[in-house]
Amino acid sequence: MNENKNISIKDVAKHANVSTATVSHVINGTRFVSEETKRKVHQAMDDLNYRINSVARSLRSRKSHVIAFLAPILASETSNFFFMSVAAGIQSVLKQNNYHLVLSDSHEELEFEEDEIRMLSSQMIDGLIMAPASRECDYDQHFGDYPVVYIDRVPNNHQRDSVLVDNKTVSKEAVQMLIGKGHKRIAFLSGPHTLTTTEERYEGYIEALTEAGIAVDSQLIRIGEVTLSNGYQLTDVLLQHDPSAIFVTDNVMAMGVMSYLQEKSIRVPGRIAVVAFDEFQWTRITSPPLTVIEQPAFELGVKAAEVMLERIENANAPRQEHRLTAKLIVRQSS
Amino acid sequence: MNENKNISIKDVAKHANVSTATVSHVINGTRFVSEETKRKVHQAMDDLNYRINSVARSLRSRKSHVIAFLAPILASETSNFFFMSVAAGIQSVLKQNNYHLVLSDSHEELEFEEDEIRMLSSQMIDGLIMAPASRECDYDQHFGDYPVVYIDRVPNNHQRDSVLVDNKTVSKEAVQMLIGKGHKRIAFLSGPHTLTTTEERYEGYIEALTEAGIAVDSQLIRIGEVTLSNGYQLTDVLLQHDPSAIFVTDNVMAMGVMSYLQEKSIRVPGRIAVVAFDEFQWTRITSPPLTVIEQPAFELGVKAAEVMLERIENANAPRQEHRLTAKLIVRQSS
DNA sequence: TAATGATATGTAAACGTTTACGCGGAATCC
DNA sequence: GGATTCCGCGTAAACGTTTACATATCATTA
Repeated sequence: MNENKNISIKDVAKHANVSTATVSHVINGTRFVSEETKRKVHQAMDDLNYRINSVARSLRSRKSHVIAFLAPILASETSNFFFMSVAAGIQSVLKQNNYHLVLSDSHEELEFEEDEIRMLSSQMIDGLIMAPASRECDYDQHFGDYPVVYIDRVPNNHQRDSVLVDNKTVSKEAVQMLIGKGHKRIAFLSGPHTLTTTEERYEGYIEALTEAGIAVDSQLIRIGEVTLSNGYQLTDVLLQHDPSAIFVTDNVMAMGVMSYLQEKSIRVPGRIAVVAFDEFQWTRITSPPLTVIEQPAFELGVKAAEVMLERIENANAPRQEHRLTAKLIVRQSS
Repeated sequence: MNENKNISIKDVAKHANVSTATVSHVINGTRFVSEETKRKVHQAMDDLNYRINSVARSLRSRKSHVIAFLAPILASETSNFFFMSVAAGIQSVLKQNNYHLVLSDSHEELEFEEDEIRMLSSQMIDGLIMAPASRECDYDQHFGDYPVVYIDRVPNNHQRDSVLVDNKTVSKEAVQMLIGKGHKRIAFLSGPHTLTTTEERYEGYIEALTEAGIAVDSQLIRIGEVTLSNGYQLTDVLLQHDPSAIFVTDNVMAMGVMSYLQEKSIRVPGRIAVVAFDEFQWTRITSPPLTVIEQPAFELGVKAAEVMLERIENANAPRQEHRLTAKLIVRQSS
């Protein structure tokens, strides 16, 4: 039971009286080996408690079977919620295909992100799925020669595969629902437009208003840092311009909104209606429960992983862009 | 600009008119190299856009500078909240020490967990920080020869380093606080006792009661699956036994509790007081805001990473067990 | 001036796999 | 019965680093 020295394929070969090639082929099923020999090899592997060294394997085969997922997973509670679901989706399909997932965090900051990409590029990964921290980034020179799939958001003029949510359509739908209930002064509260998602949601909002013949009031549109306290403050500001509904495109800001309304005992939806983004468990226990847009986070991950595997199979296939549809869940807050 | 062939240390050496040894030593600073030569090497690396192949490096040096974190991060919203904070803590110290973090998910299931360990063991990691899915597990034979640090929970008879929360003390404190406010019938709601954390919280609850001379009523103690809906149902059951307060040791079950109380319009804390575990943003926007026990999740990660690095430095240092203290945050629900 | 030491660098063998070749023997063919 | 095919497996060269050992140059010393 000497654990210091790792037993290698050579030891197994010797113990089974075969060549290293045979052992390797038994392990990988890459060429025919007689049943008898297979048995001997497996016996030897068991006897010696052999475990393959995947580092050596990667070095030689130039494949790691590892896909990296780079996203702002640790940045805040919101994003970690969302992106963890995405990760779960990715994981589920990778696992089936014998790939592994490594999670990497960008902190939603460009500098961090670049660091991580640099690190990943030397780490030998077979592919990278990422949600860029800003639309204004261009990492093409930093990427290694693995495929990249953008998820949830994309950089401005990218040439890669992407898997996104149909933000515009669902946002439009949500605002139209509010309009249908008679709301005319609908506020829009979001984070900075450096993310394509935010931009798209904004477009949906605008389009719904203009199609309904409602003038856009810039006083009712507020952009700010994505935090609870900022949501709180901006709600205070917004209320000075007399909205009858608020459409918040971010989950954590929505907490700020709710916290303000609750603290000031402002009736929801009587005095003001609220529609937010992202379906998490807590949105059901606010009073009243929140009307939200549920993003298909898990499915987003599944799709991205599938696209990635296809891309690995065929490097020259035409570029894909997928749009998954989100779902409006109407509860009592609207 | 031919990207197909990766440029290696040999190419750099040739381009700079030095040996591969020199290039390697320049990269790692492992022996003296004259300024002039250093300059040439750096020049060559820049010219060729050289990126080190860390797989080859790992193979040769038998060090990967990668620490794995295995926990139920994707299992549910609760745990992903908590363990992501832990991960952030780990990450922060690893980053400073030039180590990398890979996140691995156990789904809170033993089978999954074993799979992941098997995979990690062949993946060449320098250490493993893990939160075991159950106290009744023994992976010692599956582990490779890297150090293991248990975090948040431990298996029954382990011999490793561990970094834990002082669950018992803080739980006792919480229950004592309730007792101090006159509560005598305090319910205990938790997940199954297969986790040491749950067990410890239970002990704190019991000790607080007995020290105060309050008889333990088994009808007021409910164990169940850790879900919102189960929290909801068990609250219904508990209320038939007339408690004046509920101590919920799990965050997602707490949502179930709150959702029930809210739906039935039961006054909190007037009719019933609630104390829950884990401080997340949403606990501030329930009505009323929740009294919770805040676990030092980030600090837990920091400590675990520090312990890991020490252990890597010195394999024979005495075993460490750390207990970090949690904090009771009293809000309106109690 | 020969020996010594210090200084700066080079040579080549590992690390544990995968895989392009090749080879011996049995079976098949004409 | 010689040529051909097929079957099952072995040999050894990579993959890109790190690192023990060796070496060449030069200044210093006796």
